[in-house]
Amino acid sequence: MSNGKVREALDHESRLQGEDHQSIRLWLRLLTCTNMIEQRLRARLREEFSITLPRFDFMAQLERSPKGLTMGELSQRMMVSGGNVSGIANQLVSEGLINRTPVPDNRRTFCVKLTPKGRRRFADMAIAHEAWVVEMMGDLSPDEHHQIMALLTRLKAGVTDSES
Amino acid sequence: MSNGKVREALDHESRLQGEDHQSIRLWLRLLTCTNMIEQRLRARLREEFSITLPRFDFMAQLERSPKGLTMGELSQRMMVSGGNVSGIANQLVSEGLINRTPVPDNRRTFCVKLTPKGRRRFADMAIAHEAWVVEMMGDLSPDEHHQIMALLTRLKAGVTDSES
DNA sequence: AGAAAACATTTTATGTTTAAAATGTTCGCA
DNA sequence: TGCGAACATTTTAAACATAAAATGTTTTCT
Repeated sequence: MSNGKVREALDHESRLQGEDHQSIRLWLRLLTCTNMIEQRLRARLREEFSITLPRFDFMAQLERSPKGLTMGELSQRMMVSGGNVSGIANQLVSEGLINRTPVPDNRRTFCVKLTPKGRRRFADMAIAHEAWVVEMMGDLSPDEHHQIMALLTRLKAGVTDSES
Repeated sequence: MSNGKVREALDHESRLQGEDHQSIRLWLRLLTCTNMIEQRLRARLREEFSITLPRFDFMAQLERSPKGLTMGELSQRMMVSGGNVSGIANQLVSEGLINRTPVPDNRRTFCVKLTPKGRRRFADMAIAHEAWVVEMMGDLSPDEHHQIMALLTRLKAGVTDSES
């Protein structure tokens, strides 16, 4: 092992033993907050409505786009893999909450929409869901709300830019 | 359907059609940022080191606690179920990256530690991982770093408090 | 000491998520 | 026209995650 390599190894050691880089701390804090909220929502949706979070998110996307979405659009917006939305869609179809209709001029895609039953079901869940989120964010003042939103917007833009 | 129920249904409708509550927006923005970063890290760890994010996180926890951790502590810190860490630990043991040693005065628990090989492997990954995170956070000034960290601390505390 | 409660972990069954391969469709272009 | 590339989706296999039951250990209480 060369002297250079030894020095490099020691640098790594000191970095790891010293306090973590500020960015790592911020990332871990971000991850912790998100996981805490996500797990809380997941548990409550299961307890009160016997639905999973991914299925709820799927329906939420459709509610926001009444004209319907393709599987690819859903995959992008939910930021999950294509195979994933395919599986979720199958379940929701079998429960009668959504339908997949072929698009006349492009037989590769489907247009996915909420059924009337799905819209009713989602409306009930959305009320409760919003209340849970508001409760968890309740300690933040409107001003803090605004600040953190602005900072996350900057963060999101930076992450997008750093795309290789 | 009573008049009360009709009015209630209309209120829900208007809420859903109007703009989402500020808290929901904040939650979705938080989720988006976290997912973007998480997926980027997951892909790079797989490309460059052929490791999954859960396994990396597992090793990271051990690196931070050189004296070792029990399975229960790992479960808590990673915020996943016990059965889960059990499975991940089995894989890391079979790769020779960690070991599970019995504790003399409590035969219910194991002390899990990184092996020398595991420490070397993790050190390499940690350098790259930190660089990726720093790059993604690069647009935020030190001042913004500090602000968002403080706000997330407040958020985390609020979520913890709202526990039923 | 002995029974019962609490604890730490693993096992089992089920379900979710991902990456990659497979299938079928559309578009561009010689 | 017909070939090949790009596209949208589904299928498949492996990893991951959870809850609940099972196993073995420690503590507590009488």
